[in-house]
Amino acid sequence: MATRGGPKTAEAIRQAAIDSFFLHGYEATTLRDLAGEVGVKVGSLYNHISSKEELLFSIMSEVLRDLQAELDRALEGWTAPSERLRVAIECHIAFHAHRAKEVFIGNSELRSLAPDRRAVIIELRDAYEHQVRTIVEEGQASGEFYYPEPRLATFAIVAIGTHVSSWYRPDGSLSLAEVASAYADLLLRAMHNPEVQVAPGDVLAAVEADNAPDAPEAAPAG
Amino acid sequence: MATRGGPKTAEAIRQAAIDSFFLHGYEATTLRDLAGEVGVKVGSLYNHISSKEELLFSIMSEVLRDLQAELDRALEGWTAPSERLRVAIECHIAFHAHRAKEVFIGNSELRSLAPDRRAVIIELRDAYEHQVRTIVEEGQASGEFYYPEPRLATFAIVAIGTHVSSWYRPDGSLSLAEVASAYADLLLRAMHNPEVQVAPGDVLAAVEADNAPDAPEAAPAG
DNA sequence: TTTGCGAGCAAGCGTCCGTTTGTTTCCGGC
DNA sequence: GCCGGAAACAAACGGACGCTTGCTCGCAAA
Repeated sequence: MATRGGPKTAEAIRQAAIDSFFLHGYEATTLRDLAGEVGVKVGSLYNHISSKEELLFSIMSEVLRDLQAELDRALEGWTAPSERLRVAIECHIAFHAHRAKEVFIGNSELRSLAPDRRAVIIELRDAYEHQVRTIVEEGQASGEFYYPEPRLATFAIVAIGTHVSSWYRPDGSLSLAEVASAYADLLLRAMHNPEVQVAPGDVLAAVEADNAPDAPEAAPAG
Repeated sequence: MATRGGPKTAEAIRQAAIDSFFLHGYEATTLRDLAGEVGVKVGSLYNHISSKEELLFSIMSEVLRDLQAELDRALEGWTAPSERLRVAIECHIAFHAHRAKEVFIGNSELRSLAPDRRAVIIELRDAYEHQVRTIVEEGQASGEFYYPEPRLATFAIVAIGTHVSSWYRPDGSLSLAEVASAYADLLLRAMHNPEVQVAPGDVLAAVEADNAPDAPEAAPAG
């Protein structure tokens, strides 16, 4: 049967799009796939979306707004940089694990957006990263954190969150709380340890000599 | 003019493919694009490649083999876990920055490969990660490293390398050697610091309650 | 001088793409 | 009972897409 889906159809399209963009990528996902998943013919999709790209854009912008809101809420009431950083890291990792598909789409499909829409997403992302970085810098300013590169530390948090979203499974050997806590431990240990390691030698020179010297020109991620 | 390209055509195709797969993605790259970039008509590509997917596969497998070879070479002569881990981290980051385009392709286009070819790539990747993890575990066994989660630490290295390849530019404020060294510092500080941080509260519970409870099912990266 | 072949070309194959159009169907409010 | 609109449908648009075919050209070995 499957006659009128009512107002649920729009949400079903959205969910099917998240699943399929995640699994096969935006370019490889056809509207016919989506329609089939929802149980509708392809033309009917246009009763609920205005274009394929707009559908992608709405998914990407929503997840970033949710991430920002989640961080704001989690940080409420915490004042010490160590505490605030731990809260931010755990929140970041938990969100990325929970919303893995959308997060993955957001990180990999920026290039499929037209420049104006891409700019909107990048702005949202930069605002979030700036907020995390501010926490790190406050810890540095207060003398709590010894690690001297707040920008790199922030990037490390972002990188780990993205990576967790690609491998974490609820039925794995570690719970999400354990993963988030362990990574917060790792990063806070790094921030708090005043010791400086000594580089052993010329590793980099050797690697540099070996690889193609053509400089990276542009990131697909903007 | 542009008559016979000789044996240089094959290499030009490969380079054009790397650039275009990186910039627009495998699915969004057409053989007509590639041919145009090389200065040849589309049919002529098939004098040098057997299929579009085979071209992608050869790019992905080569970069992984090169990464493995680079790590093996860099580790020669180092024995202490701290030194070996630093060497591995710096090598990993430097390689990822130098071969950013291919690395990005390798991380994002696994899903575009047929299952048998994908399995080959995954095997190469797992072997590499296993080798890094072994270094971490040796440091733990010898009592040099205090951080209790070697698997997570290894993932952190991989995550940071991948992320560096997405933002590093030779004309940035930090040189590649500085970035690699700073990240090695960060990770070794974390490994060496015996302090354990105390979690401040129920951050995770709050985040969990908020987000969609649908469990991740499958990664596009296998 | 002849000949074999690598490497180019134009043309077209069948298929699928995102999107549009015109029409039908069903349901809630009158 | 009827009517307006939301939402489904079938069909088709023009234009890619990856890949194949049949052919030509020009260099190099014979």
